[in-house]
Amino acid sequence: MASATLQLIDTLRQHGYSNTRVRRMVFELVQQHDRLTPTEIYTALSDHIDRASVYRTIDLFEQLGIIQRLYSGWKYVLELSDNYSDHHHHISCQTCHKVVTLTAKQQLEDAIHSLAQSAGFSATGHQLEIRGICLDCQQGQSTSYQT
Amino acid sequence: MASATLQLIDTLRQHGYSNTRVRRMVFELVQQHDRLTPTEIYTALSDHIDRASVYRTIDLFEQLGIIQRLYSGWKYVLELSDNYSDHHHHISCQTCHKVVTLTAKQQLEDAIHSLAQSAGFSATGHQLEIRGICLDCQQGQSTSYQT
DNA sequence: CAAAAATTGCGACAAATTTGCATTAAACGT
DNA sequence: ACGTTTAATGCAAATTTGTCGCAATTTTTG
Repeated sequence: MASATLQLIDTLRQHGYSNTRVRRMVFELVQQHDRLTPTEIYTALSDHIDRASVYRTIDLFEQLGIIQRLYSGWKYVLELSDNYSDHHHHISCQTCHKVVTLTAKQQLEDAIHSLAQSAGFSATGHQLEIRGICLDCQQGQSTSYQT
Repeated sequence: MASATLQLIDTLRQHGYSNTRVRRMVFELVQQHDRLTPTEIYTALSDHIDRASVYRTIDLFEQLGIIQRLYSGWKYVLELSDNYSDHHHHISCQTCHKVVTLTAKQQLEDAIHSLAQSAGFSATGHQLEIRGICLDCQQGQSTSYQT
């Protein structure tokens, strides 16, 4: 079994939750296809999992810090939180809706942590979503919208 | 009339949209009470405005860059974009859901712009949402959840 | 102020999310 | 491994949220 799944099972146990087929399936789907909506998760797994279970699982995963919700570009999506995937940020093009994943620079990460500290918080995570215009669209070469 | 409202009217006209009662009411509500959900906006204005108009207005305002959507802490909310309010970020407590508004430091802002540039984007805006644990909760003094 | 254009309200609809409860699966102790 | 206990799931219904077409109203334009 993949190590991330073992980590999931461990987190579930630590908080007193069962290691179930539904939870493993949702987790592995989100792991393979980042930036999914609840409906997309349900559609992908509807042969095996009920709609209500998808929502209950998402809620639990968010509570446990396994996934995080974010409004990225133009829609709400889910992705694995930093504990389960490499920390990153997104920039999306206002014009063509293209989304690019960015690796954060240490300087930026440090600045964020120090900002949190100045408010008395111990930071556990963050999301940064940048909006802008991509090179293609700056040059008027955009042809299609990403869906 | 307040200057922000004049700015709204100007933006609407520049893009060929009418200056209507509905748009002014939604704008002024969002201005006064930041971090509202669409339903909260509708509830506050339901005596005067139809549900469909609320959604249509939100969509238009987002298109025009007047408001932005974000997932802050534990729910999706709307707030005025930077052109209509002071640029800021949020940090929310994982435990008690308290939200604190943070004034960004220039160093951080610069780092974000340079990150965008490295991907070939010209950045037009960004959202930073930090999660953490507030001082009260670190000391085990939290008593209630913010709603 | 009248005509044209855009916006809104309304009602019906569609999609998304939540809930209670019977059934099934997982965890636990032996 | 097996039966018991506890937790999770499926199912069906209800609720909530968001969308659409069109007639009525408001705003803009000349």
